[in-house]
Amino acid sequence: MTKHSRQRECIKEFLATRYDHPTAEIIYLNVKEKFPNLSLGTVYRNLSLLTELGEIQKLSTGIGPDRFDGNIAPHYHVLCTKCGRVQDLEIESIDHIDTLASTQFDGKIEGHFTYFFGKCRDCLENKNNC
Amino acid sequence: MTKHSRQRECIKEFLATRYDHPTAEIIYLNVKEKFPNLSLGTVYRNLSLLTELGEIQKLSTGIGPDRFDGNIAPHYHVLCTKCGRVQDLEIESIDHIDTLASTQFDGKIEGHFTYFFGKCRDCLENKNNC
DNA sequence: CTGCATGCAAAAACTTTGCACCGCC
DNA sequence: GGCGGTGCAAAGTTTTTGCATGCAG
Repeated sequence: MTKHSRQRECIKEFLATRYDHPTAEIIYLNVKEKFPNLSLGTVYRNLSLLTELGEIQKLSTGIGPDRFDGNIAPHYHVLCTKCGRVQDLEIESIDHIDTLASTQFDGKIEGHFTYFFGKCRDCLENKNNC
Repeated sequence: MTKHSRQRECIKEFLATRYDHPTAEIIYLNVKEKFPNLSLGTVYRNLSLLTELGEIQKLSTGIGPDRFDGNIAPHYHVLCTKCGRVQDLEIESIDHIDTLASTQFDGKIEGHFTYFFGKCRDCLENKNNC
């Protein structure tokens, strides 16, 4: 089906090293260092493919462009409403809310996506480094 | 601060009558019937303002354009992954997840947004009317 | 009158796509 | 060599914005 591609491999590797959920643009700029001819279209195509394959996760926060997460283990995210940063959050499973939703929905609930929002430590302390 | 505007009033009234979470485009087309000179820019500006004022709610699902909800009472939404419909869901409060998140986050959690996804009744039954 | 709101159109922001060529299998 | 992947550029989609004019307070 899908062939091996050095660009795709590199995108995946890059994401594995980042914990700040970069945008397509940022991924493009970074992977371009190894593949100077890389095009943004290729980045989008591969991010889309990898997301479908479940090898990475797409985060649509509704604020700015989509972000991507190389970590597909179950975890949540917190958006800082001041600086826009997206941070990982490890909490115990809240999948019971799907069961709760199922009882009130006439159809089939398959899952949920949840983003917490608030202020990150740096913004609370008025550091401008975020 | 903000002046009264007939267009804004009409947008708000229109949203109050709809339970299908229309997009800016759909709102535009409908309100245009009463204000033939209405422009899409005005719709976007007012939707943005009303959202800031907390008089309506913006839904960013990450699939297609943003949608808007005139109902600001606490409730949740279910996205049908087949037809794209967004339906209301009344469940008991799950705000306890904010407390849970707070214990693991170095910063301040102010809230969350959660979208459930699955298949709506019509899609499960293969009706094409959605 | 003064200034926010509007209409219009252009532009910005983000993402997808067509096509010719390239390189994996 | 056939077919999927890439680079490039154009186009698509959604949203924002500049500016002259209009209307509310």
